[in-house]
Amino acid sequence: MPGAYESIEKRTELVRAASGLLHEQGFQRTTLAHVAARAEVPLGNVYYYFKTKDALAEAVITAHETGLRELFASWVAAHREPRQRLRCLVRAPLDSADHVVQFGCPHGSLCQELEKLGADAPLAKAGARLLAVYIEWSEDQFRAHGCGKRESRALATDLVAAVQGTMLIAHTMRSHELLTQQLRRVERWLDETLSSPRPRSRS
Amino acid sequence: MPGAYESIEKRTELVRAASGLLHEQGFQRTTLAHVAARAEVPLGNVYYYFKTKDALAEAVITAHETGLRELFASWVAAHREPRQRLRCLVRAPLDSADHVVQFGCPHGSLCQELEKLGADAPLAKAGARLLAVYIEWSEDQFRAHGCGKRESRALATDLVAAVQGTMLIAHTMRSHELLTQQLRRVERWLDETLSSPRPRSRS
DNA sequence: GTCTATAAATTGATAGAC
DNA sequence: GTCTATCAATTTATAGAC
Repeated sequence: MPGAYESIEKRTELVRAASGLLHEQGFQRTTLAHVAARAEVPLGNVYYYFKTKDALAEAVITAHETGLRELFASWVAAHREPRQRLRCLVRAPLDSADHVVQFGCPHGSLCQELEKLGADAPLAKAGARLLAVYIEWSEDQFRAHGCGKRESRALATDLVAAVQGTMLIAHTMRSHELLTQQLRRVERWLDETLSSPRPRSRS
Repeated sequence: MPGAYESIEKRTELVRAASGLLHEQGFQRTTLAHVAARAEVPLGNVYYYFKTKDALAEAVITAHETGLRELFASWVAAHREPRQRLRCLVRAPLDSADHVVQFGCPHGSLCQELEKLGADAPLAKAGARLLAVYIEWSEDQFRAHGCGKRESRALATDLVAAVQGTMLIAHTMRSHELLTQQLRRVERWLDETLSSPRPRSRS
């Protein structure tokens, strides 16, 4: 019975290998030969599971998307207060601080690179979904906290922009300290924002 | 006398062409053939001016660096108040809003891509200098405003992270409106931050 | 200094045996 | 389903005529 199961395991292993390499080296620099080697699968076999390199990258993004949604759902399950949930988002990069400092945000950097393929490229659209997941979930939490619809959207964008920008800078400077300290500042901003009595956009 | 001048003009033209293509397509996807075509220079001639593709990219980054410093200097010359100067930084993306929405930040996206070459790659280090120029200049302005040394560094990082994150999201979403509105919010944050009576880090 | 032709290496993708 | 061998295209870089 190994046969039937090995195929889905190999597929999964290919996606895992590709996911890591896309984070470490980016899409363009990652070759299918390298992915195959890391997954311990012969090069030619890759094409049995994925018709093209793009298809493999899309599978990686889909896996990221699923993983993100599960992670977000776990925060919702763990905390009743939206403020606590959003804090999880801000602190999340610290859980993989080493990777973030060394390679940047696995979603943000991938998204930025894939956008260079052109606005109408399927992969670019797939990458954009990753950022959308971040923003939409954050928006939901601000709504749940009691913020207005437009304000929630704007706050969510503020938050994701701050976290993404922080990861970009901390990665570029290769600084754990910068990542930690700046994320703490984002968290403070978040606390102050959610504490102020129902911000009415027109202050 | 054309001879002597044409050579430096061609060099400049190659850098200009490469600069545009690096912004539009990224480093990896930009071929020297494409650069040569846009600069209206035969492919083989590129190597007379630049030993390698990397050398051309470094010239582009150096040009960006020079341009940034000149731009920042012009803001210093135009405004006596650091607050006004920093406002220029926040509003700058609006001057080329179309390009930013379509291709992202020419410095941030390049920096992010080049980091994938590895921490010790010369091009990665060159790209990192671009972000450093932003942060250091901003830091100087916060200092001039009267903020403490550590606080200025942190505020500068906050600011650049917010602007970079905003450009990433606005580009990904291809939204002029998002770019405009979120930058306005960053500006409001900047105003509030600089208005509060000398933030003492320990609030 | 300028340009054409081409070498050399890489890499996405396929053919076809097993 | 699995794997080897290889094609075909791309692209950096060079050789060498002018």
